[in-house]
Amino acid sequence: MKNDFNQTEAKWQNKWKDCKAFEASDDFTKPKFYGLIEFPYPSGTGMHVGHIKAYSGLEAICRKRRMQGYNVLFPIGFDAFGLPTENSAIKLGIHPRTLTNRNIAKFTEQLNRVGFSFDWSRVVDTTDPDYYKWTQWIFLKMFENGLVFRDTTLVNYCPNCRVVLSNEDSQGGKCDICHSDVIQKSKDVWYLRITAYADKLLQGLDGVDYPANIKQMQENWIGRSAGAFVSFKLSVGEELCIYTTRPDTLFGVTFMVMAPEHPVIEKYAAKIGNMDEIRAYRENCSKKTEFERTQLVKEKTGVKIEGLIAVNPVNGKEIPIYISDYVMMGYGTGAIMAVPAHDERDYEFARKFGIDIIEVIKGGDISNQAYTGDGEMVNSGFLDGLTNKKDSIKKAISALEEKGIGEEGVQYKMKDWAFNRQRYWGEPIPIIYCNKCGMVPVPYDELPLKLPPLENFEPGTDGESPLARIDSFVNCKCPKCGGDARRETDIMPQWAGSSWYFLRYLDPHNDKCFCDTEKMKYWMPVDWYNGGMEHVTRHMIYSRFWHRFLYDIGCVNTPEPYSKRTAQGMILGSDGEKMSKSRGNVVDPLDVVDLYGADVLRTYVLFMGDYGQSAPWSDSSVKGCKRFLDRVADLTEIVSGKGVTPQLERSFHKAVKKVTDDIESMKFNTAIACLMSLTNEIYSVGHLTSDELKVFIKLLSVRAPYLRGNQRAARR
RNA sequence: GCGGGUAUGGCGGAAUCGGCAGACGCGCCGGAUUUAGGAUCCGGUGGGCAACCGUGUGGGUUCAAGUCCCACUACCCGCACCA
Repeated sequence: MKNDFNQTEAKWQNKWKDCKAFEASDDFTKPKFYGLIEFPYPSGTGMHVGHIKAYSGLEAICRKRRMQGYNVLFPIGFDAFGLPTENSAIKLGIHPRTLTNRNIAKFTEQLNRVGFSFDWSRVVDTTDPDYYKWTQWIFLKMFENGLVFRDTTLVNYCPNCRVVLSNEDSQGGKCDICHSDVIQKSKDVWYLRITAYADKLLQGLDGVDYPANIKQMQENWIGRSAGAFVSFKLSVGEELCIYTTRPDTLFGVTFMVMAPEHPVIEKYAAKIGNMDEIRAYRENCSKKTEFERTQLVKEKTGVKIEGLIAVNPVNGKEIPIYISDYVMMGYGTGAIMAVPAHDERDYEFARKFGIDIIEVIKGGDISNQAYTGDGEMVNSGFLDGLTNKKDSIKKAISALEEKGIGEEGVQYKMKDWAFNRQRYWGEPIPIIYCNKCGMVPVPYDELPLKLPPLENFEPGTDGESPLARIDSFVNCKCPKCGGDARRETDIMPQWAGSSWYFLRYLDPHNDKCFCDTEKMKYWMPVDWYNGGMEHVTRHMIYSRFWHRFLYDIGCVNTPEPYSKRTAQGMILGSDGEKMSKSRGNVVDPLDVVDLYGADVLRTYVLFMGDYGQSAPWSDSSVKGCKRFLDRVADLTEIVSGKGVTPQLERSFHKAVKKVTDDIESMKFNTAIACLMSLTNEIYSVGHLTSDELKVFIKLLSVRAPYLRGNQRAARR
């Protein structure tokens, strides 16, 4: 009986399929449970053990909810657009469509073999025109609502992949896809105005059940700071606006700093005495990689702008202006007021360039270092004597607003979402350029704007999408005036399709709208979303943004998409290192299925340690789980009419409670340990009734579903 | 630098409220079975001959601390010249 698991598995897979065991019904009278896992990217290498762990956790919860009588939706789909597929299609010399279909087929087969109880009647594929029609539709809705704009700015650019990357896609200065160094390049870019939703995304965190660290990471990523904008008059007549979180230290300002790329500099080039030096410095900065700028360069550098002087608006003092790369063009206004006495960076800069340091907050020793703590205000006119930071900031802001030289303001670290990619395998951006009418959206009834067939889809060397080479795609008529026009040829980024997929699952075949309202009213929000930590500041932020936008325009009924989020820990290689091909420590989950069966694989990934922590793979521990499941299968041999001892009965009751509770808190490891102990105890007693065996199998079945089927078969 | 986390046998990890530290599994040791190996089953397994000592380090609170408080160390993750 022990080695026929492959047959048993196939048999139950067919049985589950035939009786549609896992299809959710749209019976709105039942209590619902919407369990969501991050749909996979169907790569050519197939499933990773990490997928198994991620899905097995929520799978156990969904199976439990079904037993509890819920109408459970546990869907699956494929997030299939993107560079990895496109790059490997180029390498293999086949079309990304062909490759995607092949990969999806492979994943589907693998997922079925592992026995996940997904509702296969609702599969979505982000590359299906019937799906991306609605991705484009949402984009156009955003366009309509002023959340899409074009701008020429410095952007993250990957020279290797030849694409513009968003901030989220270039964390740590590395390309998220190929990990090469990202450079800064001035480009014309499509943006989604996600910063307009920064406050809503922050506030939304109050009402959802996410672990504290995930909330914190999102808060840090959004990076809200409160302060003030203040205008400084320049000697050339113009006003220079800066952002500061400490307007109360205005009397301590002894110089100003602008980012090297600040437009004011070129504007007054004629009046600046040392433009050559300034341009040379700027040139130098743009060559530095992110790594050099943030890690290596401890020492401050900069150039004084000769012939440009600012006036401190509160005391009329004339102060010099410098450019330095410690001020970023992309944050605040690209210029700062420097208060060396109370800011470490300004202090360092002032020391190096011999600039005055004026104390305005008592409590430190500014001859030694900047003092950033609290204290009594001094040398500060109307602020003198205040001792509380909050009070002094408040008073400073009201004074600035009264005099009309500044106002309260808020800044975010989060930047707008750079949304176009110069490649092929993605959703075409549905915009048309007309000489007369400007940017015109593709009419809704012409969606989906299909990706045209293409022989050679290699990226262009000129920073243009391969789509730009297809005249029949590019040339079109303006929907407004009917004149000759050109299509946008860039595509959307990888994250577009996944920003709303959980809605499409509710109504995957609807061709009238992206999802029926009544269905959303019943199913949303997602009750439990499990996934990886790597998506916390990418997919999670993006999809919350899209969903909140859809809420604001009345298209969905909940402001937040996910009411509860959990994250599984990584599975490391048996050497304790991250699994990677180059280290040769990758475990193929299907090898485990072949060798021991799917139940063993699923039991092991949940037993190997704390679900939320990373843990190394161990082949011999897998065998331990195999032994355990074999021993459970053999329990049938000791079933008799004789009841168990009172003590064992108590253990059964305890196990029911423990397993029930532990699944809820994702402590699968202790739930399984408890069942192992119970197994040992049953064997030492030596017999049990078939009713008791049923209880045992039920407790186990959320993790090892085939076994349950096997036991049922054994009884027939 | 800022934010978050972790630290318990040879290994992964238990310990729900401050109450017998090390559940469960792996590994290892011994035994049974076997021509042998593998597989399986049974028993043992924190350290120390012992008194005793043991949850990263140093203090503290308590009848009682892995758990609470203070100070530190190491490692991991995220952000990072964010004004």
